[in-house]
Amino acid sequence: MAKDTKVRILNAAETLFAEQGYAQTSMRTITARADVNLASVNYHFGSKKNLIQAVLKRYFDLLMPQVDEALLTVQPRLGAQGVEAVLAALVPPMMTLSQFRSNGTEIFVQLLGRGYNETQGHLRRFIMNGYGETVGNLVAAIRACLPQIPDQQIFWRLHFAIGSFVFSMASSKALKEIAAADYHQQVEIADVINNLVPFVAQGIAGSPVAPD
Amino acid sequence: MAKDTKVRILNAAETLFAEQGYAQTSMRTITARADVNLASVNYHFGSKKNLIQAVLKRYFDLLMPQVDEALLTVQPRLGAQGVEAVLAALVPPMMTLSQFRSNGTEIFVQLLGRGYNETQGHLRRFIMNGYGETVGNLVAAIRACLPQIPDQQIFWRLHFAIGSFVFSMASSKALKEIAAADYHQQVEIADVINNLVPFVAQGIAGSPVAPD
DNA sequence: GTCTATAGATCGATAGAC
DNA sequence: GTCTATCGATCTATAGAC
Repeated sequence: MAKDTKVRILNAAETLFAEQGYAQTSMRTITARADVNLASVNYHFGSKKNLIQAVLKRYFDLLMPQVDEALLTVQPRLGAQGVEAVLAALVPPMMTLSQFRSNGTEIFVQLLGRGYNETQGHLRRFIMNGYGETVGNLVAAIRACLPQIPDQQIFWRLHFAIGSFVFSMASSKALKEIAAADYHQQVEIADVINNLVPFVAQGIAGSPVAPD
Repeated sequence: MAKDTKVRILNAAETLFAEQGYAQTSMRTITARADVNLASVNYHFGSKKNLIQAVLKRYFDLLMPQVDEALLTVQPRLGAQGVEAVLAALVPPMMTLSQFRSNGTEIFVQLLGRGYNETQGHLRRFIMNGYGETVGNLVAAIRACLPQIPDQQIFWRLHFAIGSFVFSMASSKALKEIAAADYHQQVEIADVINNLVPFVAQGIAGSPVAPD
């Protein structure tokens, strides 16, 4: 074995899952890319479902402790500036994923987007079960910036924000191609995030919506 | 035949596609739900791919002319208010889809979200080929509100906005359940959209981002 | 741990009778 | 137009030799 078979499978799987989606990626494609035997996935991971979770876990275990730490350093401020500060604090932890793996940041967010759309709630439970405390810390930090916004509306806005994030990454390949063709702009993941953070911060911090 | 077989298939297919995604929905599931014979899909539509397009076309042909008309009635205004006015003008056309079909608005947006994530650019081409003019009108209306924002940044923000929209609809079932459990709130599609429009308008109209 | 071979299921599509 | 029957391809998962 050149390198650990388990790691070779994880590396091949995460790339393919991010590019094509979970259901569209077969074990045959994964094992061919990883240059390992077809049966080894089931030997090492038990099933395709477990492999998907193992791929995600590798990233979350790296990211979430950094997020916890980063949230502690944020200077509390009210309003859109405060929200933007919280979101900006998430960027460096996200970026470290590309040190762990080439294009790691992009791959991770694409996996997130795929997971939300394909796995019918499994991903959500996986996150809340394993990393619910970190998620809670993040939500609390944002809520603290917006004492005048009702919890319900913060709830909605956070999900809209996740949508912006996840969608733009899931279709980042197409977006990059369009940006290159129409604006002759070489797009990096950092550019996307730099545009995304203020967009989302503005949306989250907007005036409360009148109740129905 | 009770009702036209073709319509029975379209009705069954759109619901299942929206709930489970295109790839995850088999022709057997569709024909069982529609209570028609398995072979009838290929007889009437030729292939599964054509069926997907036919499902989308039914909605777009209903929606897009209304969008064109609605855009003509918008009072041009600068800034976030102008953007919000443009977006608000899209809401009534979207809502008419629920007259055409029960839960039509929700189904349509879910189909959009699924399409963007699953069909690797096919949906985008389908839209731009068939309805590119309407899309162009919409983009122009928003651009006119924001003369100080570079085109590149409007491009990004519009895609973030699409992401918010599409994601929140694609996971609207889960979001509704959470909202009901945590906030004892009965959520309708209109509630989601009423929260979404100002969120997106704020994000789109924010100050320009400093160039890299 | 790694491999071959294959079981067992499901899929889209179609031929051909009615 | 509708049906049955089935082809051929593809998938995950596993049994069993090495």
